[in-house]
Amino acid sequence: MIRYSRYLMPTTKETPSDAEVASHRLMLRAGLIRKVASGIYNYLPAGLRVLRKVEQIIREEMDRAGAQEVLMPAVIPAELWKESGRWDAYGKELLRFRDRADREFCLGPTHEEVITDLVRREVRSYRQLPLNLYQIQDKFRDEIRPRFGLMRGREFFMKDAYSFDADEEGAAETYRKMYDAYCRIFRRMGLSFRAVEADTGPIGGSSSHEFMVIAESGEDAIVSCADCSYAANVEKAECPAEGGDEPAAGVPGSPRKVPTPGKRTIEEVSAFLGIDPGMLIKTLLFESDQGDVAVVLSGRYEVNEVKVKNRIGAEWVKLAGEDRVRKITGAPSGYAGPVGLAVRVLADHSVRRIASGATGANEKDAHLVDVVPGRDFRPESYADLRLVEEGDRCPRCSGPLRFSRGIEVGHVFRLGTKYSEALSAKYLDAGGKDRTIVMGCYGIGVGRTAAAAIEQHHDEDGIRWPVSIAPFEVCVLPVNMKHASLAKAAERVAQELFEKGIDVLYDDRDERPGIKFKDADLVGIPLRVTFGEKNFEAGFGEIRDRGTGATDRIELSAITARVLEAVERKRKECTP
RNA sequence: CGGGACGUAGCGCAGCCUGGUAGCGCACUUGCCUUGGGAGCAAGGGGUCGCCGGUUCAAGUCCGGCCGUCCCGACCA
Repeated sequence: MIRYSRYLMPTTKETPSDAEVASHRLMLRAGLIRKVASGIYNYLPAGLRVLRKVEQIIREEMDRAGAQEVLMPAVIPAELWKESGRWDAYGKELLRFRDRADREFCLGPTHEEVITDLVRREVRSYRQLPLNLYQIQDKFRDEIRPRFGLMRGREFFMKDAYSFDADEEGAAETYRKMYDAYCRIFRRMGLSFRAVEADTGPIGGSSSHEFMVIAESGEDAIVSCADCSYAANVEKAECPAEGGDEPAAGVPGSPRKVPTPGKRTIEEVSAFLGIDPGMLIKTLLFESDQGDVAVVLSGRYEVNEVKVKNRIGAEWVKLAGEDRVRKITGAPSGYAGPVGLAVRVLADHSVRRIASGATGANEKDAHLVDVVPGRDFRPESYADLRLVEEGDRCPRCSGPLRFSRGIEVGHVFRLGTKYSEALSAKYLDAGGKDRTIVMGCYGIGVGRTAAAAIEQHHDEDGIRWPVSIAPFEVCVLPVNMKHASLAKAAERVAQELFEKGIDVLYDDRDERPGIKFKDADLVGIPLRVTFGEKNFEAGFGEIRDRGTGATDRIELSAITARVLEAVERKRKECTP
């Protein structure tokens, strides 16, 4: 049984100045974590208890889904990453270093290479498949911008699972199992979440879903359909290919150049020319590892860089800087247009609706009007390249789309053969033929999930943990330690609860009641058993619910039993 | 990396503009008092003012460089 007087859980009344969001602030104030460096934290005893509970739930559900736990190293030799091609592709986020013999290593930000290497050495036959391995392990990613405490750390705990199947059908089945396991995991933690279609990013693969905990402070924007089950990250959300036919090439006439001195933005140009922004053909220039490209879309939409990147099959794209724009168009930015441009031109579907529009003239202080797509310029393709926006319809059922924000706590990927191909992980099928293993991978951010739970469950007094991941289920709180018989009775109840398997914190500190109450609320312990003097003399104690504030006055002889019932009830609420 | 801000006791801050004795609240230690929502009184301890350099008789304060931290953008569990 843990006694608060000897326990390192240093709560603070004041908010540390560098904490902005609720979860970060409350984790610091409740004495769960302390910062060591940007994005790098100490986990104090109570904080670690939370992480362990999150891990345990994950473990149970992974095991239930047939996965097996392993543990891989944090330090990984460069050769494996060179073999997969990611030593060069992953970028600066990969922390690299050399050992005493000058051999190159990295700290693993993810473990596709290591696991695939393991499996290719051990798996020979289709009889050994499917195989699903997971670990809960320390990851390091040298993030550009660590943020919000555990929400985006550089060193963090992640559960990462990797599945190996004989074929696509098997992989799809495994993917479904993992998806279901994730739903159970987040339900058990009392989280309100949504699985959304997502971009696969540097992990790669054919498709993926992100598990988003719905929260205002979330870093991601997501859309979901009010009428069907469609939901997606905005960077992935599809925009239907509206607006008819390939524009006709046979329209007579030609564009007219008009002076537009100092007018560069869509708003300025459309106001100046007196035309609807939707009739402007916005032209954006991108640099990428695949060369420069121009993207044209209706002036009323925003470009989606992820779609551009995927469309041209690039590792990276970025909006061209001023110098680059001048080099490509011969004009300062704000006057770019597709007519006569020497780079690849990709068009968004929205351009199809523009029978005749306006665009930059690739010349300072000038634009072109009466520009007809298909006649005056010919994009190499029409595709979905824009960002979804308010008012767009669901790409599946045309229902209304809703926007919300989310915290990405999990991400599941169908990898296909990306890594098994690169590292040649093969097996022999029943016919004795060599075949490539089909993979999937599945991540959960452990600390991030705990932080997300706080974002969803807190109030002005502190955290309101779901019982399944609370550092303690019950706090036994004698109001006055100098009252010997009261303290003794409280301790006995705490001890009984402990022996019944309850995670109990016995607040034996010689502090005034106000301090103890505030701390119990701040740390967010779901149930509090209070021993006050007047009640005690009359033969009573109290059980208070942190979530609802409901307080029950209970006879001392019945307290332990009643607390056990209350904990049992709360645990049940966390069972899917 | 670009833009913005900050760095003074464990935490939260003032002092800097206008250079001259380093301060407040909380926390901490001791004693008294108090015990149902961060009490009160009294006495204490604790700071190379992020680091380096410059200006000056004198730098927390002015100037330069560096480091660190946070916030906004591109990345991701």
